Amino acid sequence: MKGIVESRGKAAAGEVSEYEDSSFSAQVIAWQKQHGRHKLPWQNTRDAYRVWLSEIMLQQTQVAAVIPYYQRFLERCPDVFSLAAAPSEDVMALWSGLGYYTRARNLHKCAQRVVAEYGGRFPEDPELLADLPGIGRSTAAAIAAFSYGRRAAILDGNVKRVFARVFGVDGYPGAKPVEDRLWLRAVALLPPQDIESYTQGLMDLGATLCVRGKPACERCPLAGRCVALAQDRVAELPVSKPRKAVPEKETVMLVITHGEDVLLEQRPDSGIWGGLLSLPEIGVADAARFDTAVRTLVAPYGELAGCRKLQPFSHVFTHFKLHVAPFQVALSSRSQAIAERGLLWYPAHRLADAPLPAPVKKLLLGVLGTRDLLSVV
DNA sequence: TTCCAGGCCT
DNA sequence: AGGCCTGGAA
Repeated sequence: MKGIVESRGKAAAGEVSEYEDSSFSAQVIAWQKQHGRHKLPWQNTRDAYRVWLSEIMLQQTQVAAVIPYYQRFLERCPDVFSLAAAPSEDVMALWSGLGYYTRARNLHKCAQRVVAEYGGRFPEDPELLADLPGIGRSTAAAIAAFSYGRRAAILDGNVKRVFARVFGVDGYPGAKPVEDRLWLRAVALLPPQDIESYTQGLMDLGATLCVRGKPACERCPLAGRCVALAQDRVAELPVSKPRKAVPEKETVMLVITHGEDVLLEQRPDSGIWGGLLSLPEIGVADAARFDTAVRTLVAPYGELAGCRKLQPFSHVFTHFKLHVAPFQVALSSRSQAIAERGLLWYPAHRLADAPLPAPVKKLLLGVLGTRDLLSVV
């Protein structure tokens, strides 16, 4: 019973209380009015067409790069009707240089749908906006807020960064669960009015003060409540995208010896360790039937005298990690006909100068150092 | 020179 | 989850 009460109490303190935290939005709004950007070409208008056009251009593209494109675009296509009627080549030409050309194709399609389905007037409902091509949840909210004063939450990269720092949000903001929680915050923090200033304020904070590197915390209106700043974790938040787990592969390498010689294999020119000599390998699938695999491999080359497991090791490449399970196999006799498989007997005393991959050479020299290499196990 | 962020879509 | 494409950072 007590546990339930406590956990509910915790949740309320951590999340729900912010629903009533009007000071957050108030601080953002006050800062925006005094220090935010007010003179951008797409501001000071409620023309949904202009707002929409600017928001699409501003996806993945910085303000400075967008401005000349925005103005040129508006000269050629001053309204949604002219854009809808324009040839695609013209639209693409106007977009040329901005990148992410799917945006331009979606822009054109969207204009045509707004004309066909809404008589040329962008809908006010963020959910309807988000159904249009190229408009996701965040862009829909921005358009609805700036064009119609609708109380809708944005969550773009800038806002994620601000939230991650102010509230000390751990975890990569692009990850589903983290992003879901950020959306909850974004909605809960929405002010009752002044949605335009608030929305623009969040964008401007992220773009001008709460930037990725070297944020200007001394000028930030949220510094007094910023968890990252208080904990000196501004540089660590938001958590950067986790490197995709390096694929891992495993193999079994055989150190096959006879007398003073080791059996080496010429590797193909392409692929890992291309063109080098290395040890013969068998797949890990064969490890279950290890004895059989070894005998099958070795039989053509001589009599099996002994076998033992060596110290496993791993090697990290740029694109994967290789786990190697080496085994030593000693032969009491050997045949000569081995060249057809790219195999060759190599004198142990020349291994130090052999064209071997570093980890393989290390393995062989290590085994050699024990003097066990040359003895029958 | 390489690495990474960024909103939407498939 | 990965591709799109570029500018800015490392």
